[in-house]
Amino acid sequence: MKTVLLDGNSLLNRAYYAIPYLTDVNGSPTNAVYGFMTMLNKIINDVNPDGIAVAFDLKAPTFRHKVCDYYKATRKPMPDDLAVQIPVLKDLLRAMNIAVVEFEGYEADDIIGTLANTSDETVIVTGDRDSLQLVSDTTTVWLTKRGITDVVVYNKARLLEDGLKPYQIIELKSLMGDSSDNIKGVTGIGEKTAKDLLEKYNDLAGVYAHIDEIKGKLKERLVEDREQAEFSKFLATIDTHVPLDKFDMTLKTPFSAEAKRFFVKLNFNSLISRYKFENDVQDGVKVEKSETRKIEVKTLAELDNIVGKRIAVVFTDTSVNVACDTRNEYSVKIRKGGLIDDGFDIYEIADSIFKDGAHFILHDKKAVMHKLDRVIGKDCFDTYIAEYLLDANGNYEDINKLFDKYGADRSYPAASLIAIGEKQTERLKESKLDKLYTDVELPLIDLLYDMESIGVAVDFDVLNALGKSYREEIEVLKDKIYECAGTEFNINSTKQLAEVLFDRLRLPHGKKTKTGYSLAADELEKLKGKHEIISYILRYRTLAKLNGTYIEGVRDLTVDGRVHTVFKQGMTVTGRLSSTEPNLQNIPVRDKEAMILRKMFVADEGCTLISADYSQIELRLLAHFSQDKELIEAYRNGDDIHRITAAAVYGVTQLEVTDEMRSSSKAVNFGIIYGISDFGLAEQLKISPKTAHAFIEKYFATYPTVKAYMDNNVETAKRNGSIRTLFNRLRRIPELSSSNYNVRSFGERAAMNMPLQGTAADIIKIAMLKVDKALRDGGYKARIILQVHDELILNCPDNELEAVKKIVKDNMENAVKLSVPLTVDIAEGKDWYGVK
DNA sequence: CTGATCACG
DNA sequence: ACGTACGTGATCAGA
Repeated sequence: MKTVLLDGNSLLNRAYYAIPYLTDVNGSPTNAVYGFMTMLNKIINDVNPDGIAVAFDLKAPTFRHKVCDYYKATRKPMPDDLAVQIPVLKDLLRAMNIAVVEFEGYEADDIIGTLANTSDETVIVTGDRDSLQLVSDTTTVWLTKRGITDVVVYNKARLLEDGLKPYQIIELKSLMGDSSDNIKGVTGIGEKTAKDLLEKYNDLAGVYAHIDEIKGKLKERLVEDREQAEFSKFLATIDTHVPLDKFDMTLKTPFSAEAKRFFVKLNFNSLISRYKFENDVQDGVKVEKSETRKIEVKTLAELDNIVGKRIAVVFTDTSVNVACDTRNEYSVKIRKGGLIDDGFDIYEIADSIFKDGAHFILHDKKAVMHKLDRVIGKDCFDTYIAEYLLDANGNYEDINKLFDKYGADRSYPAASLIAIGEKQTERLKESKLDKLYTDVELPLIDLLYDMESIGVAVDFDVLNALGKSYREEIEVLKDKIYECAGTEFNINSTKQLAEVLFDRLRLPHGKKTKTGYSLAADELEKLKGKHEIISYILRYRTLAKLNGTYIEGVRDLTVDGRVHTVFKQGMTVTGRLSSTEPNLQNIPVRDKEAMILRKMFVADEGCTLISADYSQIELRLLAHFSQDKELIEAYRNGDDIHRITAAAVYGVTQLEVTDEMRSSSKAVNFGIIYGISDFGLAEQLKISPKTAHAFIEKYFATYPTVKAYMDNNVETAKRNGSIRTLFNRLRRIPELSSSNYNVRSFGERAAMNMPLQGTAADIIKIAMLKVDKALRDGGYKARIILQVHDELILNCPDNELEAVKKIVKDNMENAVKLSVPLTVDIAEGKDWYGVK
């Protein structure tokens, strides 16, 4: 049995001063409780105790106060905003089923002392040095240092290093006194003298037994204050016989769902992930085993007969599960290896289930459609996409994650999905996400399915020719690099490369990473003049990247001459899509030479690729949200925004703006979107943080509304623990309540960026739906095939080209109405490179 | 399975 | 005093 005993008042006090001001959703202070819970988490993780108890002082006078009118009389009163947190902490601990122990007339110390030697091993956690007297063979004291998670562990050995035995802590205090408790000790004796005396005479009694050996002033004072010293000893001695009733201090983890809700109420979002909680049944949708019948479906006719207002369908590896309510779960086996008796073909099963007019509940409808290679009617509910809107921070592509979150029973997947779908429908409405779900995300599923199904044609002649030239140059570079290094090694290994550059070639090193010195391109760039190997390595890196990722990677994923990327609709926290297998959202374009890779993505026979991209959509949104008159005016006039900014910030006319001034201002404009910082901008522009700081100050002085808008984003996000886009998409930012400056700052930047990046994501999704509808309504064969965040790529039959270009541009530009116009640049070409 | 690197908006 | 730009995915090394 291993027990942890915490001094509630002492630790809460430490936490209060260590953690900056924090509040819960109602504005009540929570910093001390937050700090306490941070410590508690560390302690539970480090000690892994069987039992735990938190002792508290009570307001009522203790036996010490009763015999001593000046005991602790010099203590400053507790600040109000700390005092109010004591009951909160106690309630929270009780919700966590952690024993809260208090006893009238005694201090927390005494309670801890009483409990200390009752189990095999005891760890006392406190900020009070007095507790060191409790150290024994089985008891250690963890003394908190200044912060909240730093502790010094005192066992007997550690104490002896300080020259003291545990009981001598009391003797020491009775000699030297303690100003914080207002214990007087012997006048004129400090720590040094007290320790010397104890070393010679062991304890107070020993000192007075040999009082005649002590000379001069010291002896006089000892004699004079003898009574006071002995009384001090009485006051300093922890009473280990508090008449406590028996109670259960077993640590019960995971903590209750009630405790989790308490954490949510207190806005302790970042702590929730660190503690283990039971599934929140109240918030969940437990489907009781006894309530659900599992029915094995033996014939397809039986499947045909399953009808209901809504039908949940879940595919597992071995079966298809169907439910219309939470009482009956039908399960049909999938045929494996062609054995007739062993179930049915999934396409046959699907034909029996997916009939027109029914409302289906699916998890990841797009994946289901790909699996079955068929379109499923529009009237669906997708639990994956619903959960994405409710909790963009989690990824619920894996249905089991969803079941766990809702406390649902995995063995009844379809019945569980019915219950989860109901709960999500309620929650979407409560969170005002229902419109975004119904009008945007849900119809987008079908459009993305089409885009993925169509895919993009790949020209293998181009791919192979580029691959060949890359590989040839890589071979030449390899030889040159080995020659420079004087040895053969794996150039791709940062570890081996570091050895060559820093040890063998003795080149100077710059920035550090977690594992060593950085060898990233911008660091190597600085070494370019120092050794010819550097430029070979940089070139090698570039080509290895292009060949590995874009040539080999794309080649492996090409089927029948086409790649079919998968757009992840529930991956990003901001509402953007992401693209995988292959990622077609990061095909080179910034580098002129690498851009040639785009030649391998081509339009279909008789077709042309159209590219349509929003011009500066996020900066336009900044103008819209901040309502800055100058920015709005500039966009309405179609002015060059970076030039306008440069003119305003540098205080010159637009004509006087140099290229350099414009490009710095462009970097600032981008930085603003990311939640600018001195260091970030300095890094980007390769200027000093000080210059960067001045730049930012000047920018905000020029555009005070932008500053106000950003500040307001942070404030709103801190108040709610989350922030929304123009179309209500929600992102929770638990980092905002972190006590760690860096983590919190990250949260603040994320809060500034989300409404811009997220609204842009909303807008292009709306535009995609409009464009797609317009093309279908107009009977055009042109289709959107790719989306790259602010850009759509379409494959368009040549004879539709002019009409489709207009449809795309109009629908994108008019997707939403803002205070500034949205403009779209259109280009076309036979391959992606030629799109200009 | 994580970290470093580098491709994109 | 702290130590960074926001959002992604693929590849490679090396535990």
